[in-house]
Amino acid sequence: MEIAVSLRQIKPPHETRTRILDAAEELFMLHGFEATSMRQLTAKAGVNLAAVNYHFGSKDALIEAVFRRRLDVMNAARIAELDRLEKEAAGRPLATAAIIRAFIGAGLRMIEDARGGGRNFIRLLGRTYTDPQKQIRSLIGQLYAPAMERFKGAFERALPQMPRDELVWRMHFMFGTLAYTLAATDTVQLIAGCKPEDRYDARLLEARLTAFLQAGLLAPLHEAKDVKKAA
Amino acid sequence: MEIAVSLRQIKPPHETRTRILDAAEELFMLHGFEATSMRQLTAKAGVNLAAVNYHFGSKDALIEAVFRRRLDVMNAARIAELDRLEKEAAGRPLATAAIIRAFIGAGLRMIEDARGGGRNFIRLLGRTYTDPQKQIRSLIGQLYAPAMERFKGAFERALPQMPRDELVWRMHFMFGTLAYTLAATDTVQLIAGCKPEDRYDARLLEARLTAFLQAGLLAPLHEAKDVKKAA
DNA sequence: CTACAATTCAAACGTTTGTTTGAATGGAAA
DNA sequence: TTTCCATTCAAACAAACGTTTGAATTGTAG
Repeated sequence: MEIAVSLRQIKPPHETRTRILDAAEELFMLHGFEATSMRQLTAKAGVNLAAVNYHFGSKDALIEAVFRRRLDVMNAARIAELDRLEKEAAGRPLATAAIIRAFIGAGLRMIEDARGGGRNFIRLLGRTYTDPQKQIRSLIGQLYAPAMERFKGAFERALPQMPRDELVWRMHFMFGTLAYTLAATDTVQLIAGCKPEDRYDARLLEARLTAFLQAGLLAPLHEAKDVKKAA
Repeated sequence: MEIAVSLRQIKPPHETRTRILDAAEELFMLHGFEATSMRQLTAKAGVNLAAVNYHFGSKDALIEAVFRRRLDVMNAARIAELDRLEKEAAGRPLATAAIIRAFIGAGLRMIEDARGGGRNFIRLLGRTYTDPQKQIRSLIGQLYAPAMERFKGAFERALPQMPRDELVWRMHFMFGTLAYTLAATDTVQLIAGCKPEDRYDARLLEARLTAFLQAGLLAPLHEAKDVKKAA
């Protein structure tokens, strides 16, 4: 691809679209949806102001396109990795750590991709899980649904003894940890003393995250006595 | 207070300010900062459009005031609880679960306060940790700093064998889990199958969160062999 | 070359934004 | 009552917003 596009531009199949998506990804990450104006977005992309409405229809449709572009392939990679693991296991239950790694690996690999814009996207994504706009949240939920169902099933098979509602909550906690960690890396650092060079070492981060999440997922069931009484 | 202010309003010391802060808290939670206009905000508060600029100076200053009003007392409560625990322990090291509960308790108690607006604030807060505006993030960080230092010290004393950088990361993970859980409750639910009635049972949620976080915090240290080689 | 459709462009559209202004209003002190 | 300061109010401000328009430009097929 890079070889072909040298000196002479042979064909820009969707160049304007791509430039807009890239610029949107970065500016949405930097300033948020509302605070990013079409004028600064199109200026950054080097396209005309009207190009967004021509190619995407509206600003909201552009936001949707930004997420669709990356999220589909990311979750497809997660599912593919899970498929691979289960094939390899040949019927035997998977290790929980392997399932966890299959889930968080896709995000960590993207955050290493600083040049391709993957890092921008991951940070944007982590923040958008709690976006005020219900429309955006439901889009994210919809794009995640297949992968979530798939991983829920995998965890259920790996942890048959765990109550279903407890598993759902622990998946929720795991998801939150991942989302916050990826979104807040290099943004807010509430706890001082973190060596900055560790920040983007995805390998080290993966090891740390996996250890934490696995322990949390496998935590002993909490005492439910007084809780049940209170409820 | 409620008894005195019946039938005849004796004195509204900062009524307008309070009404604005309450309306801002709710609308910022519902729609975000940018998407909340001064007109809908002042309309909801039942005050004149110019009142915000008169009492707070600007919209940004109002945002800051919204956080200062709640965050200071919340973190003071956290520190007070930790003081109480340490006094009670009389020199002996604290249980990690107790420290965790001292930290998450304040947030959980606020989310039970649906009438007083505490729930609105907690959700708003959880989202704002990853706010695009650097100015807002650094305000949050500044308001959190004293409590964070305090709890970091408590964890260090409780876990003297844990490497400092590992502890910092695990505190980061714990903080992320709490932030996401509180912010995303009743908003996005990526994992289906959660019984909605459990949503606001703060007792049950506290038990679940504590079990998960404690296990994560005390997780066995990850294998650092291949990681060190890669770095 | 001509003709056609896709795309780009500058300009303007009507709203809405946060903020400011100066007069009106209110309650407490002199 | 008169004075005074704090607050409230309706109105207007300039600036920026997302979107639309119709003409200019481009690349391609007949």
